[in-house]
Amino acid sequence: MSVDSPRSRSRPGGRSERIREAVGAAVLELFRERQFAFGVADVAERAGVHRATVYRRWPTRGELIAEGLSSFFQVVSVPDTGAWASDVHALAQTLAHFFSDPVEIGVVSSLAADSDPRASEVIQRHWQPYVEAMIAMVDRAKARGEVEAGLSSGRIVEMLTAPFVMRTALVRIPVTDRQIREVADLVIRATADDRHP
Amino acid sequence: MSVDSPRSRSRPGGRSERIREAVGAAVLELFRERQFAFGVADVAERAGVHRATVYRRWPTRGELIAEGLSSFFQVVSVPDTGAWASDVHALAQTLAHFFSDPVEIGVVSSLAADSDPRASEVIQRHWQPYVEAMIAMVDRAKARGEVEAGLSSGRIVEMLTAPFVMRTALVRIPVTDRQIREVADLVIRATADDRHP
DNA sequence: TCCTTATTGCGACAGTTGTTGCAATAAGCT
DNA sequence: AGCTTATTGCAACAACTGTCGCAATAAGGA
Repeated sequence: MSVDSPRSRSRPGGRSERIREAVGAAVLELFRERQFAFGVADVAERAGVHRATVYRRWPTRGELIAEGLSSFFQVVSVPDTGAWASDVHALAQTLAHFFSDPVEIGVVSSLAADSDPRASEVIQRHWQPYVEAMIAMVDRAKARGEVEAGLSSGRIVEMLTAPFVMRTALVRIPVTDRQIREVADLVIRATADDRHP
Repeated sequence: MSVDSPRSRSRPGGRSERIREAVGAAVLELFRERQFAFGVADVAERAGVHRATVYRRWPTRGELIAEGLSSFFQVVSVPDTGAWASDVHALAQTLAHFFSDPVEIGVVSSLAADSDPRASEVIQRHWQPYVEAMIAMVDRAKARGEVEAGLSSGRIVEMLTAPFVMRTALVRIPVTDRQIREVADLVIRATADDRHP
């Protein structure tokens, strides 16, 4: 062992990068086509890469899924209409579609059954930007006095998202437009600032 | 083929029944001990039965899990205090514990990742009695005029359960007592009948 | 261009999963 | 008790999964 850490030179050159992208794309394609009924072997074949390569670079299933997600950003335009009620209705609609996406369902389902505790971190990282944007939306409404300031923004966001996650990934009964409206209305009622009716 | 359906006599006698129970118990034990990191082979070994027997009698994973669940009923005393607010707070507490049970988490996670569409039916059947009792609780409050009658009881129940399911089975961050209270308070605010303040 | 070495492909391996044919067992009936 | 046959155990099987050593390849620098 030499003193100055001999730190092996990384080599993120052309081929490795090409493989990264091919594998990530393969994961996404498979989620779309087969929901979550596929294995590492399928990913390797689809990417035109040897199984061993996939296992070496993505030791856990979570890392492999995360790789797929890294090039997958749904356009989640968190609304900012200036009014809490219309924001919530628009967001509920958006969320219902977001969680109906085969990739999203596949990711959620796969990671839910992953015994590796780090699997849940993958989901959290993936959702983080969306969650932050939604919390910001709640906070804007608080600033406008439309939402009672003492309520937990995190809990409000959970109350709006969790029902859709549960329905699409677990119960697997499609949500109707009416139900989307009902959820939004309940959230609006829950958050209304009593002093500004 | 004879004309009068020769309908093979069923034979639910001693041994078959004993095996049924042993396998069901094994499934529950394994959910408790290893959450959801176990396979059919483990179940068979634990039950003292040959793998092939398990595969023959419970062709799908869903049926196997359902067998375990058949002898597993958590005591979910849906509250009936006579007041909506205290009912909701008590129920939220109960639900948080209910979904923290290793068996419940294991079942949810396992079935979420099952590609067999009938897997979701297993969960629905398992939860049905609890859901019905909770809906009845909401309806009692409606009858008392504490909850706006026009609101969907099903949606209210989802709003109360979904956050806990998502947290325990997916995000895997334990819920704090404070968060339980926050969820309950939001549900109460959401459902309050305007005409009876 | 040539050299060093990180990374990939290849093939082999043990372990696991789900299936099947056949013989042994025991349930249900007379 | 004895007979019939549904059900189980057993063993072998192909398919799949994850790992490893080694040779081939190509990235990054001289």
